[in-house]
Amino acid sequence: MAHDVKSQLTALLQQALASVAPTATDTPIHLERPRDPTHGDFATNLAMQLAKALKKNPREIASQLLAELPVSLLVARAEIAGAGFINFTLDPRAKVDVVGAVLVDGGNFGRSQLGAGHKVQVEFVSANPTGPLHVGHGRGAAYGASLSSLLAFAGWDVTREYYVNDAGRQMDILGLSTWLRYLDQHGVSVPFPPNAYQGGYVRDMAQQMTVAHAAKYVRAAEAVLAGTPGLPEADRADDEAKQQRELHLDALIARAKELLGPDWDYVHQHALNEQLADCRDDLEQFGVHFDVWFSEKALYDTGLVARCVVLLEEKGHIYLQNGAKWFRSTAFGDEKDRVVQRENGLYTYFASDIAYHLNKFERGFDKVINIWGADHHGYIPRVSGAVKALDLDAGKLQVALVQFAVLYRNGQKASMSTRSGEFVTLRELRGEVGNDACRFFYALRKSDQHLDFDLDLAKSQTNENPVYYIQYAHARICSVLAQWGGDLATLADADLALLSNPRELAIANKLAEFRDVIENAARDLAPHLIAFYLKDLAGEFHGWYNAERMLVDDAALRDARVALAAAVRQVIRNGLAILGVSCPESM
RNA sequence: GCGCCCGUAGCUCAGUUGGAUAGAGUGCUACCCUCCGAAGGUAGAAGUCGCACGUUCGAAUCGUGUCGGGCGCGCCA
Repeated sequence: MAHDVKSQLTALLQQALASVAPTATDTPIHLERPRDPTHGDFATNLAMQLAKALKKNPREIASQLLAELPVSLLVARAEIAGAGFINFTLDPRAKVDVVGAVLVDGGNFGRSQLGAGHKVQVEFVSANPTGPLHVGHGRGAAYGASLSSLLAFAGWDVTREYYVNDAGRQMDILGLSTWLRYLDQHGVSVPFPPNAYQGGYVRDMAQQMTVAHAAKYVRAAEAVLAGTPGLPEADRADDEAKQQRELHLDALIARAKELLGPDWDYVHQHALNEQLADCRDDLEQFGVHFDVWFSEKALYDTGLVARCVVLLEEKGHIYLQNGAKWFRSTAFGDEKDRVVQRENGLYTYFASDIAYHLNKFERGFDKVINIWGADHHGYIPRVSGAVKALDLDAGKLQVALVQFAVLYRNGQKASMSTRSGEFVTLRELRGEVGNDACRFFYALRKSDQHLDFDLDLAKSQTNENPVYYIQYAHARICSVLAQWGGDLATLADADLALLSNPRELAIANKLAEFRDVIENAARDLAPHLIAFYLKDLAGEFHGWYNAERMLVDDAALRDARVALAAAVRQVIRNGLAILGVSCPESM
């Protein structure tokens, strides 16, 4: 473990601590990398933390710690600075050792055992399959996929899951919308409700129905409209008109089910299958893969939803009011109680979500991460409340909120309403800016931060686009290695001690930091840290590249520098792989 | 009205679980290829970390209040 400098330093400090402050040996030892290089390679505030317990001046404690610090070849210099920091300057030899470690570990460099093989489920996207994914879903997809890769790299056993809302009213509306377009294509004129799905893809699905089954599902307009309340004037936006539109829509759905009978299932299923396939295809192309596509409908079919409500009843968390069954979520921190079964006997979405979470826990995950749009934050207390009510460990449940991505085109906000059909789809976005820039742009923001996605900027192939900066470093290194022409395996024998100028040592430090970045990012569910790290690393490399020549005549020095470059390339690859961004060898 | 998130350089954003003189990109200014890829580099200007108290050796970070922005408060999903 000669390469793990940080833990060795920690061990040294532990020994010093034991003799200086035997009563406070449990003081956490915090080593940080100072941003100011004159402060050395590592610094600890241990002395300051001990000041209170020992009732002594921090600088005095620091000097005692230094006196008791075991001698080590790693440390070139250890000194007291500022209010009581202990700054460590590493022996250059110890710094550059990491280069060898990177080359030996390859794609595994930076891999951590933080997760210790524990099972974690990451559920993300989970968009209603009622239309194409838009740029907001794209962000959740990019975040979830990067986070999953990150957790896997940090030692977790990750299951990536998409929850398919195939059981609700929205799916009925989609089926109805498709059917109405189909009728229209067969000359049956039923006014298309403004609150049905307007997108062109609905007409496409209707067309497919005709191709496959001709006029099999045609019914008369009078029959379709029989008993429906009708639509209010199109320009009315008052509550009454809105309500009437909803009632009309529900009545049409009821008519459709009645008139089509078993054929309704076909229409419904056809629309679902098409949208889900489209969604899956879109995500696959985006480099976002799922291990499980979990059906909400299955929760009903297997009786788990009903079982869940019974379970809550048995535990005394359900009461009846106005004919509906209410879950007493206020007993678990929610601001009001919630209905799980309506007066009409139908379960609410919340009920199936409780069942879904019960199912998640029954599958034995050590951690369950839900990635939700930030607009769902008010939903957290009731879900975690339900988890607690079922006597499950709510501490295993973690909800990561993703703020909206607002797309700007020509400096103007682009609309994202699915119903109106004016949204910008993820597919369009990918087509315009490319998958790499798309994934990276999404990853470049903390997930809970609003994201202004500047389409024009992401599209620009020139210089402003940060993803190219990193890929360019990678391509440059590939080019150098090609010109060097040697066998990469021989680099392990390079005399790394020849790497001695400040830029080279700084890069070595940066490479060593990758492990910390992985662990911190995994702990905070923050893959964006990797994007920022890679930008820094690429920056240091570019600076070095411009200042020094790698392919020099001195073979030993040349090999050492090529080894460093190869190590940088490896870490860029490992990092970009987590972010789902490709590493072209030339661009 | 109540709850959650966010206010850091002109703009877009980081900030290593409370550390040292607050950073990067972009934009602006001035430079650097006869040389491994200029999609690059070097240097400069740019800040009351929204505001006010408080906690302590020490606050952009923690607490309270306040102003500003976003989102959520259904027998919808």
